Amino acid sequence: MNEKSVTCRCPDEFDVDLIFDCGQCFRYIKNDDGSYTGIANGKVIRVRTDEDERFDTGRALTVCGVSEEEFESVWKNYFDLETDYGKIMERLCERDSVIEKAVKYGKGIRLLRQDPWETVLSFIVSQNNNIPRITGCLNSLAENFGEKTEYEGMNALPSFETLSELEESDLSVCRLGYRAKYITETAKAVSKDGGDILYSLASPSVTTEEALSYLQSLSGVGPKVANCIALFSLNKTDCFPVDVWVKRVMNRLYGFDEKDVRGIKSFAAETFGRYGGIAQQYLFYYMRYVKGSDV
DNA sequence: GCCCAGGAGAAGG
DNA sequence: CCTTCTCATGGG
Repeated sequence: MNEKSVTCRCPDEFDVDLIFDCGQCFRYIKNDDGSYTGIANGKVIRVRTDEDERFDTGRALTVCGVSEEEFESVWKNYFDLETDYGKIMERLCERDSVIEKAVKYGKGIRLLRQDPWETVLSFIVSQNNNIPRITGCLNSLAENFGEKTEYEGMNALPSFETLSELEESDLSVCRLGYRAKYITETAKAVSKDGGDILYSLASPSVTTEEALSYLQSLSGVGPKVANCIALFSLNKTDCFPVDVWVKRVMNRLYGFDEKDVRGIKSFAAETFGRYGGIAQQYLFYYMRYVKGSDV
């Protein structure tokens, strides 16, 4: 990844370790120099932050593998650089001391605005699965059925068009288990209108309820996966995906019964409102990485 | 052998 | 509406 690269002001709230390791994406790997290489929007990129006094924050963000034009049209939005996370953190900290602690621990987390189809695929694979195997399955889907990039062994995830023409048994090489059927069925459903409905959901004029309703009509997409897709790729930041880790953290920190998903969701809606999904990321990270030591 | 992993779908109350 | 069982796969 030598030629093209773009460097810009890096916000205070931008930590590559937290962004790529808070569970929102699965296809980035950390390099020895602390940068991350990953595949998103069908492209291989490398992301790095450095001290740089040219910017008011004293730091620069560098994305390698993209041109200025691509950066402006795609990656600035992907990294959510127009959003002021400092302000969001302040708002969340005003709610209570519990979220305040999680927010301060997770400073630097930032929601990526990922591609809808890549996110659908990723989170269908994620269900009842663990992160190393999720990554393995996605990489296998990419290597067996995805578009090649300029880098060997780093294909993009397969399109819904490609997958819609395959059968469940064709995917057996990827070791997806029972999720193979979900993927071919969902690819066929999304392909029916060339993906128009799925991609239209990213519009701010589409409500969260409308987006979740369509997503849950897809095979293998239930409440949790739909909330992840809507949050991570459709900018529905009020979504509060409840998984085993969130149940755990809501039990430890707020005293909820882990079976009381409805109670957890309504509490999140009232307390965090439009920033529910961002609060969820702080809580998720806090629970997973602090665990017993301080929680 | 067991249990678990960022759950969903189907069946039976 | 709710609860419970099953669904591949691999690692601990």
